[in-house]
Amino acid sequence: MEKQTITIYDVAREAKVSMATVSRVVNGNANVKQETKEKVEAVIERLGYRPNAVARGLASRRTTTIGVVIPDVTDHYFAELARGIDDVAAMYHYQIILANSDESDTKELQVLENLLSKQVDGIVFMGNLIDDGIRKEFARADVPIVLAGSVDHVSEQPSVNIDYTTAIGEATTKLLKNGHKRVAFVTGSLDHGINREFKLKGYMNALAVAGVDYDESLVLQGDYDYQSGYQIAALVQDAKATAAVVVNDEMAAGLLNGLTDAGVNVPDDFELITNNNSKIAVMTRPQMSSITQPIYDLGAVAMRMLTKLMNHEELAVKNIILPHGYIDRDSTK
Amino acid sequence: MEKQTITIYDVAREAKVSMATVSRVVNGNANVKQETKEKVEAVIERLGYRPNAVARGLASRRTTTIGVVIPDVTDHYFAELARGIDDVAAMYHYQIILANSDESDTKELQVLENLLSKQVDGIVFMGNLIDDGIRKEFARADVPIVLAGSVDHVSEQPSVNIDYTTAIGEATTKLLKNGHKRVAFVTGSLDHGINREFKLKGYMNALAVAGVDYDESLVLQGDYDYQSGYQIAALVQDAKATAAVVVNDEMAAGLLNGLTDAGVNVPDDFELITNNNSKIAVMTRPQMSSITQPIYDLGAVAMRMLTKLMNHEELAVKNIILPHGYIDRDSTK
DNA sequence: AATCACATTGTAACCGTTTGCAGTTATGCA
DNA sequence: TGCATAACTGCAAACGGTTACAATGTGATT
Repeated sequence: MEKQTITIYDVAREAKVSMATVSRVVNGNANVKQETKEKVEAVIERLGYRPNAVARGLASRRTTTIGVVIPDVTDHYFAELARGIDDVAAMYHYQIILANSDESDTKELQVLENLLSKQVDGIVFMGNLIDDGIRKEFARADVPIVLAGSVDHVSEQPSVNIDYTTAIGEATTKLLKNGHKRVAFVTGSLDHGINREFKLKGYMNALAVAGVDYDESLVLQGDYDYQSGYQIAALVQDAKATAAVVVNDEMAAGLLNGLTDAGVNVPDDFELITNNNSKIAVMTRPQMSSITQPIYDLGAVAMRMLTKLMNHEELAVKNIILPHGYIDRDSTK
Repeated sequence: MEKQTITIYDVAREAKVSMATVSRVVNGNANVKQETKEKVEAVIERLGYRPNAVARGLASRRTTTIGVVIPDVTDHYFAELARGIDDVAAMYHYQIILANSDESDTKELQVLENLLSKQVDGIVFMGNLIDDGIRKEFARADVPIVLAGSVDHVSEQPSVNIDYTTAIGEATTKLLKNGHKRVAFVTGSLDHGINREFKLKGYMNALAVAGVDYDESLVLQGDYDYQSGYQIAALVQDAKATAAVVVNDEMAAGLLNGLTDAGVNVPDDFELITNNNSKIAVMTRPQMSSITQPIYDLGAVAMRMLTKLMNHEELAVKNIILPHGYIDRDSTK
């Protein structure tokens, strides 16, 4: 037995007004007599009327839905970002369509296509790699798109990030100052622009400033997870590194444990700084020193920015850089 | 300069066919001559036509969107569940609207209301607490709803879970068999049905079987996060417990580190078993023994179940129980 | 009492598809 | 060749709202 869906017509009939008036009441339009308003509201309550957002979206051309493309919800960094996005979205009465992209070009494209066809009012895009296919889709989109925790030095999408280059540079410098000659840089794939164009640069800058030669064998690429970090422990030793800056907490935890299991004492024999200061950083023993990022805020600010864009407001700054910091724990001396 | 949205009319005109035919082509309807089909597809390609999912949703009354209510994306357990859901949803060409509920009644209700008004084709609900308000909304919904990793012994919503009672019971028994007289049960709020009605029961059953008296002071409630676990370390010692079953990896990690920091050696002085076997379980030192749950699968199966329901297929089993296991690591002897 | 501005309400044209039904054309078979 | 049947295709009515614009009602003003 299908439930009878009750529409704005039903309400209008019962309340003896036109559907236009009901629509006004539902949308909080001021031009309705108080008395009428109450009458309509009573009927709405009695009938249990619930506006159909799809019809509304078609008629008004706004869906109060925004699309969020995320590499993987299961990655704590992005989950936290997503949380920031969702919270301010909710605050502005937007709902979120969440789509995992797995950093795969084809999936990203497909996902964007889907979102756009769903007529989302805007998109927050997270991804380490932005290629021409994506850029083309961005250009084709008729809604605003902002990048969160993701950079593209080519296109000029609005974005919210921290200064990755400086952050990594500072961490590297700290290690260098501690006397290390061979500090490794443990990163995700260098195919990802954010790693190659920003983080690696920071690492190299720091080396240059310290007058240390860049040695490619000290740059180790993993794929952001614990396991790959654990495996890199061996590589790091092969490379005779005595310290490392790691771009991601999970990999850092893996590296730390891998080293420890191999009998290397952190921080006495090896110092390590991680990048995200997620809760993982305090779960390991020793706890990990870390660059601190306002991850949640990155998402929140990105979403706030998107609301402005959707509202056709001018942006004071198009590419926002949030401040980062550093917290000293027990993986450094 | 607003971009011109191009509609099915435009395609129809260009291809010199009716919009009905275009619609058929787009939807893969078989009753279209191959030649016509190709002609239309060429025009679609040329014009860059992209069907408007909102209009489609209104006309067809199906949105190919499903709602997912999640306590918190940032909680790895639920994130993993969500990933399972999203993957099979994508497989069946559904998109997901993700809504964080924070386990708050009001937010949950509001979120359900939103989803329903968006005309989602179905809902996967995750939450530790299901009260009458929620149940009423469930009943009022005209789309299928399935519970994932969430139980309600009152209503009879379709659901996918593991046998929490048995799982916790087994873990408790293992500890009891190891000679412990005072094993603590570290849980989330007992206001949450899943804890009180299922997990606690398992703990109590195991005690009963072993002939050990139930001591309320050994039941410690936290709020699922690392910090609360860390604090519980002191309480556990106050209660003179020598072992613990913990319902959540983050709390377990907190407890473990709290204990270690207090000079208690795990597993020699204290044994501990956690519940989710998430990646956190292997990040701690010692690594944690854990009940194993097919978390991803819980989500995947729930979503698969939902597709059947949305398809009006009969369910062989309404309340699915997936198998759990146990993995021995270094927090037990 | 006539007039005017403003507050309120109603009318009806979309929004972009899907889909039942009817019409048209092609095909198979006696 | 004639006709039933199948394969295509088009027409037009929904789907459930929003929103210009028109219409009406109201009290104030002169």
